[in-house]
Amino acid sequence: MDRDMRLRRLWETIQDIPPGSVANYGQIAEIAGIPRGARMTAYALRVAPQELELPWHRVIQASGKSAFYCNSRHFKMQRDRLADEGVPMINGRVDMKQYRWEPALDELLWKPSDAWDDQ
DNA sequence: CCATTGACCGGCT
DNA sequence: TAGCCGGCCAATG
Repeated sequence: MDRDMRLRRLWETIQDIPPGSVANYGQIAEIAGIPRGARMTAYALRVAPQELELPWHRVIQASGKSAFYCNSRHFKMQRDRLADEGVPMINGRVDMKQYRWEPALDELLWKPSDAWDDQ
């Protein structure tokens, strides 16, 4: 499993996050078949081609906070887009108990089978 | 090679 | 709750 494969899996997983939900970096990596790959998810987002139009605003830290500084343009865009989808940020954080993405079993099963190799 | 960096995480004060 | 800290791991210098 090379770098391009990992990036494709991560991008694909991010595309799967439905509106109205959020996912954290480690969760995305795990679903993509990359345990302990939270920082890889961050890298994948940073280098993602613009034309993929990933729903990057649905990716936040496990704590429920945005990864961006609260005065940055990115942060405000993320907060606004989440609000549009019905996901409120109270005091700069999303309630993960309520809004964390819980992929259904069938959503996981159509992933490439070797996503489960290292288990 | 070795060091630093980063859209991270979990445990522990 | 808020930091601090060590661990993590590919990329970058």
